[in-house]
Amino acid sequence: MPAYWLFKSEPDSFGFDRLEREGRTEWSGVRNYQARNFMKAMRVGDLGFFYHSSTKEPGIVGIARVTRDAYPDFTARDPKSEYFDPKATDEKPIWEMVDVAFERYLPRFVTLAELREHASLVETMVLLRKGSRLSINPVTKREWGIVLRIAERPAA
DNA sequence: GCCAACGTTGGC
DNA sequence: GCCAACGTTGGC
Repeated sequence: MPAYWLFKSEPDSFGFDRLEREGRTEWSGVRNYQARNFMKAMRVGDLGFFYHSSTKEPGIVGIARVTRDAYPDFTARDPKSEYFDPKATDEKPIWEMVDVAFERYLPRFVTLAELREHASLVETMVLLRKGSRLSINPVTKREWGIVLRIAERPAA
């Protein structure tokens, strides 16, 4: 039984089109404990919405699939990386990452504003919580289905 | 560019 | 352990 997630990414640094081109990527650079813990809970086969943030029209563009369980994020041990963390060691890597693969585009882009129009999502979806800044969010099966149904309808 | 919300740091 | 200061995220 796969679990559902949401991955935030800035399209200017790593957009969904790039994941499609490259097929798969390492989700490194997460430096938030809550987000890290969500990645530790991920299992191969889990699915996640791919969300574009910090852009003109934020929203969900597609679906990615987890292809590798969490393992130490080596960028934390690389002094040349912008994600270098001097506190990370081989024994205690602190930060972890998963691998994700391109799964498919949604039938159409679903904007953040449109998600907010659905009371049933606003009530529960972590992404829509006031002040939510988590780069990795859990998504319930119910929320997953609602978003898919929205994406299958023509834009309002 | 503004700013609210949040997480982290560090002095005490 | 408290909490003010600071840095970051991310929508608008």
